[in-house]
Amino acid sequence: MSQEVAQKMLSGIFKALGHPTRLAIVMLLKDGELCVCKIVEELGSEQQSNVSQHLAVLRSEGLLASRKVGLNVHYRLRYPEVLELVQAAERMLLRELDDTRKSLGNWQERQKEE
Amino acid sequence: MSQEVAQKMLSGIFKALGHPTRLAIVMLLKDGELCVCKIVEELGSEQQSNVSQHLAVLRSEGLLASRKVGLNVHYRLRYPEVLELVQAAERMLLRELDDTRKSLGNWQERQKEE
DNA sequence: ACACTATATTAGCAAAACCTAATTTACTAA
DNA sequence: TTAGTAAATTAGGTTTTGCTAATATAGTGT
Repeated sequence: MSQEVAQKMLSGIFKALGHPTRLAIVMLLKDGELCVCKIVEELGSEQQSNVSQHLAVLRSEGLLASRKVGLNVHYRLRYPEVLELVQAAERMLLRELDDTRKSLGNWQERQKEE
Repeated sequence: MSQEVAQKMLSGIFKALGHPTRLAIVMLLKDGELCVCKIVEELGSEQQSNVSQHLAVLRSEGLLASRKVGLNVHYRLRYPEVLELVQAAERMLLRELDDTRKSLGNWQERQKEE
């Protein structure tokens, strides 16, 4: 497999996780599958159709699988390994936060700068 | 720190890595710092100004640091932990590839579908 | 001061992502 | 068949990304 394609696939994984709602979905599924209705409910402020679209992105990137259960559709992590990824990112973030004393200040600055 | 903000920071990390060129840059820096000119050269097909912009994204997300060295600017990974993140993603991808027999076929299908 | 080099920044445009509201699909139950 | 429910899809408009080409900045050497 070409290096290029591999890199595109890999960055595709990151891209899929690169949205707060999608990341939240993945984290919600850490203990097992949930139906869409439950996910929508947990997310609280997201519309059903929006959630559905985010789920589609995650599925199309191969991160989620789904199955019908009666009236509902249940989604689950296709590879629990994805949680290690998230944990690695959390570790990095923690390091970043207490390492430099930026805590929140600098980060929020950076966001405003644009 | 609010859950929301934390999730936004976390997804920001993924988003920064969610582009093939930026991911390539991070991987290029795995063994230590490199000057921009070297990075541009290694990437081969990217324009200098484009690379510069991608570097700015990575820096603004806190993933890279830089320092001046004579005429050049050297970039480095700010937290080597980021490599663990990338490795975790690679593991997941490998699993995905040989687990399902999709190998490349399905992935490329998914790309076209849109 | 002038020219040269490495990098950053800007402007402008095209493509992609995201969101909402509306509609459709696929089931189930009466 | 009709009504009801969960989820997916579509249409649309807005915002964000990503790219190129051009220009600016900062530093070096003469």
